[in-house]
Amino acid sequence: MRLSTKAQYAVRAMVSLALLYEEGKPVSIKDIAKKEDLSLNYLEQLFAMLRRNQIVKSVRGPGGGYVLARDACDIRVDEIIDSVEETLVPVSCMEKNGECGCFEKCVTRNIWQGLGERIRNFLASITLEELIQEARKKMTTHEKLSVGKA
Amino acid sequence: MRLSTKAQYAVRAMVSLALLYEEGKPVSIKDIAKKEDLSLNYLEQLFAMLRRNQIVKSVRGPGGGYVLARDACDIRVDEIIDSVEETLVPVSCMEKNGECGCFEKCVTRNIWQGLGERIRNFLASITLEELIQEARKKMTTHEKLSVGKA
DNA sequence: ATCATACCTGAGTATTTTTGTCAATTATTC
DNA sequence: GAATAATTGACAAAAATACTCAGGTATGAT
Ligand code: FES
Ligand code: FES
Repeated sequence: MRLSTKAQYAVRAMVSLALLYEEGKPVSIKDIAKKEDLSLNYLEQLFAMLRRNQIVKSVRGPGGGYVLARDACDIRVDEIIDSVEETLVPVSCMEKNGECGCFEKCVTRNIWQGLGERIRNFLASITLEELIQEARKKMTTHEKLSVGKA
Repeated sequence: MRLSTKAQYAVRAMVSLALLYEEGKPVSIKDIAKKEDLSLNYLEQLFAMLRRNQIVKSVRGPGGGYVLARDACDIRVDEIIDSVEETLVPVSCMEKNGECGCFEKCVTRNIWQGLGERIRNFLASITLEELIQEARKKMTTHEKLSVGKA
């Protein structure tokens, strides 16, 4: 029941993107890679997927980069995770063409179904906007502390 | 976010064990393997772990097998999954000696923490007893249907 | 135009985790 | 003591994950 690092990266990267963004200026993937210390090439893949799923928009050429495709308050965490192809259902039989080994009347499927729904609902209840707010809050507290020290 | 088949097997096997059990007679792992169509050797490993975690008790020798270590209503699903070493926390930093790649103030950890708690709480809210009840219910309906056909 | 920038693509590899097998042993009953 | 069934630890196959690489293409600035 571990979230793939891919999904973790995607969420972190989205927060970074939102934080680095300044009106009108796309954020280059290189900056995000630097900030989050992730492989540039790998991040490119993730953003390609995020783009295909209309989470971000790309701007090519010099000065280009990525921009949120929608308002941050309209981007849910579960959407981000879906985009990078991380499944949120705990067993394969709950997906198209998927099957578990259990034949006959499966006794456990109900549990996994319930579990999957909780996971989905929880992650769908959180928006990128909320993450950004939290990040900003942490940053300012941190800055205050630094100032206090100096 | 998929549950390992190991964990799925463990839960299914526990239900099987409880269903096959008749007063005083331990259930051999071979019977469970047959019923669930799982590898005998692999199941052995799982039951070794379940035994170490006091979920089942073993009886050696001919006529031996496994027995629930406690009342079915006192065995929670999350305990079964814990026993076979499937983690229920979504990111590694939430475990002893575990670390994610994220340094500084991590913005996303709160989400994963919340997610982990939901997963844990949900699986802890279900007991083996409930699964057995459900299984029996399904069996009787199924038998009724068979009788109806004949 | 051409050059630097930065996105875009798909194939390929390396690593880790998961899943499962095997052989040999120990305890118990008949 | 022979058959049964759990017990152990090492090993191997397979799958999923994580990452790299080598090219491309669009765009803006000089
Ligand atoms: S059929 Fe998928 S869990 Fe049983
Ligand atoms: S430190 Fe574990 S998620 Fe950020």
